[in-house]
Amino acid sequence: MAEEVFSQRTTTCGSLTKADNEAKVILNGWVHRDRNHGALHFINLRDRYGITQVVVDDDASEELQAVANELHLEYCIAVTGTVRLRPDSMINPEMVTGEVEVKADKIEILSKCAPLPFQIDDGNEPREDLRLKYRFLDLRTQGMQKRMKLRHDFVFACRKFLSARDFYEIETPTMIKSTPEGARDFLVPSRIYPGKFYALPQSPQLLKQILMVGGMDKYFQIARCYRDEDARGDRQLEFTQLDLEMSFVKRDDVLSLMEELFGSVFKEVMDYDLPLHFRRLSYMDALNTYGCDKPDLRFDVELHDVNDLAQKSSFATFKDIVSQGGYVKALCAPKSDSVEFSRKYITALEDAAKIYGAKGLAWIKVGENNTFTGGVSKFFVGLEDELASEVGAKEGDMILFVAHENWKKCCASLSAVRTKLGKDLNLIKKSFEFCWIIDFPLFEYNEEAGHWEAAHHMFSMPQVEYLDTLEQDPGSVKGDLYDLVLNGYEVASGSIRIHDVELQKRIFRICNFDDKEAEERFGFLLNAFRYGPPPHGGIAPGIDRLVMIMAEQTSIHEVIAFPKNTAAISPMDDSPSLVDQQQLDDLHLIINYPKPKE
RNA sequence: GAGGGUGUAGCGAAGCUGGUUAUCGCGACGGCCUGUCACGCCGUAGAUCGCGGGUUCGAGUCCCGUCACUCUCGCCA
Repeated sequence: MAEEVFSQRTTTCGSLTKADNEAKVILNGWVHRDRNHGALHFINLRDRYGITQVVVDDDASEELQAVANELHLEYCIAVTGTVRLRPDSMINPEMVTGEVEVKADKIEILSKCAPLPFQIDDGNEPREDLRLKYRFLDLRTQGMQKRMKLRHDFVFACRKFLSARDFYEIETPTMIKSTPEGARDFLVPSRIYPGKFYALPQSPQLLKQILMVGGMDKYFQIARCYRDEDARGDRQLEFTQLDLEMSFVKRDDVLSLMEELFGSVFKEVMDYDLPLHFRRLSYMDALNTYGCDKPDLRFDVELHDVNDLAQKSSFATFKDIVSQGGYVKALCAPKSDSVEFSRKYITALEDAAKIYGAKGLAWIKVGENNTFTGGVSKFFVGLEDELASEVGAKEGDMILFVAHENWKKCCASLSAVRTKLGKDLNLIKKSFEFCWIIDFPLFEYNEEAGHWEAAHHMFSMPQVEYLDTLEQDPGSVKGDLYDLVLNGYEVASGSIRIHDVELQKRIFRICNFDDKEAEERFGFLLNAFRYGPPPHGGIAPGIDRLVMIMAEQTSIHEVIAFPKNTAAISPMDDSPSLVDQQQLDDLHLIINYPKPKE
C-alpha cells in the first residue's frame, strides 16, 4: 500500500511568536473556529499545544479559496504558510499566539469530521453519558487536555522523586490468586484449568510484601487496582494507586517520605508550597472533633461533646439518650451573609444528618449576650453562657445538636451537617489541607458474620503494647496504620506490616481463618515469611483522587481518559458486553441468568 | 438492595397555579459579507416534550409505573 503523504508540521499551534515573523511554517491541527468573511477567511487552528489564527487572504488562489470554503469545525487539516505580524489594532491579548497569524498558501484536508454530537469548548457542557460515548471529542476540550497533562506531570514527578530515593519501579502481575477478604474480586476464568480462576488485584498488597522478603528494599509501582463494588464520584471499579513499600522502616519513616514526596510534587507540578509536616490526628480525635476519619480541614467548624450539658438541661430526649449511654454532640454554625438560618434551611441540614442515622437535628439561635431563641432553647435556660462558651457561639450563630445512642452514627450525622455548612456558608478556603489519621483500630466486629475482621487489612502490625493481649479484647487493639487525608478525601492508606508467621496466624485466627484455611489462602505469604522477612511497611496514594483534587474537580472521571459510568458501563465501547458461545465454551462457563423480577 | 435529582430539536437551556401553532442560544443547511477572534446579517430545516398508562373537555405541566443518566446510603480490607 502506498504511503499517504501529507504536509507534516514544522511547528505547533501554540508556539509561534513575533520572533517567527516571515517564517515559512506548516501547521497540523483541527479547525477550532472558522470565521468566513467571503473573500477573507479566519481559521483558528488547534492542537494540544494551543491555537493559532490562520488567514486565507483575498489574494488567495481560487483553489485555496475553494478548500477554505469546504472547511467545517473539527476537520483535521495541514496549513502551509507564512508567519506575519498582526496589525497593532488586531492583536488579540487573550491568545498566547495573538500577536501573529499564519497567511495560508496551501490547505490540505487530512480528514473530514462528521456533524458533531456536541460542540467542543463552546461553554455548554453536555451530559456526562454523551461526553463518555464521544470521549475522543471530549478529550479535545481544553479542560480534558489540561487535566491529562496534570496527571502526566504528577505521575512523572512521583517517578522522579522515588527514583532519586533509590526506589525500584517493579511491575506485579494483574492476574493473581483470589484472596477472600476486602472487596469483591474481579475473576478471570482459566481456559487451561476448568473451574479455576485468576483474580484481578484489589491492590498489589501481598506481592509487594513478598518483594520486600525478596530484598528489593524499596519498591513502587503505578498500579491498576480492581474492586467489584458500586461506583461513586470518587471511586470506580478500576483505579490507579502509587503503590509503594519499604524495608527496615518504622511508621514515621513512611510519613516523612510522603510529606517530602507531596511537598516536592506539589511544588513542581503546581508551584504550591505545602507545610514541611502534615497535621496528625488520631482516629479517635478525628471522629470526636470532626465526626469522620477524613475531615476537611479547609474550614474550622468543630464538633463538641455536650453530654454533661445535655444531662443538666431539661430536654428529656437528650437526657434519656445520655443516661442510656448515648452521645450528644454539638457544633456552632457561624453567622453567614450568604445563608439565612431559616426553618427551611435547618430542615435541609436535618435531612443531611438523617442520611447517616440521626433521628433529628436540634437547634438554638444565639442572640445578643448569649440569649437563646427557637428550637430547643427553652430546655437550656440558665445554661446559655456555659453552652455558648463550650461550642464557641457568638451573636448570630446557630448551635446544632445530634443525639444518638451510637457514637459513630452521632459523629457521622453531625459531620454531614458540618460538611454541608462548609459548602453552603462558603467557609471552605481554597487550599490543600493534608492531614494524617493515625492509631486506627485494627479490628472491627462484623455483626452479620458474627466475628471480628480487619478494619483495614489483615497484614497490618498491631501497636506493640497490644501484642500480648490481642485475643482478649480485639476491639481495643490499635494498629500501626495511617491514612492520608486531603480536603475531606482519603487519598492514601498504609501501614507497617506484620513480618512474623506466628503473629500473622494469630491475626488470621481472630478474623475467623483457622490455620488450615489461612494456609490455603495465604500460604504463599506465610511461606515467604519463613525465610527471613525484613520489617517493612508502605502506603498507597490514590492517583485518581489526588489529581482530581489538584484539578479542583469532584469526580475522578475528569482525570481518567476512559472512565466507566456509575453503572459500571463504558458508554464508548459499550462494555461489558455479551461474548460468543464459543468463548464461553473455551472457558468452560455456563451462564446462570438471574430470574426476572415479578 | 434503598432514597433524592434530572430527562423538552444534534448540543445547552426556558416553558408559571394544566389552556391557541412548544420558545431561546449554539450547531446544521442555503445566501450575503475584506480584519474577524464566541465575527456579523438574511433565510430554511429540525421535537411523537425518555417510554407506557391514568386523571381531565384539554397534559411538556398533575398522578402511577417503567427506563436511562446522575448524586447519596448500604457496599468499597
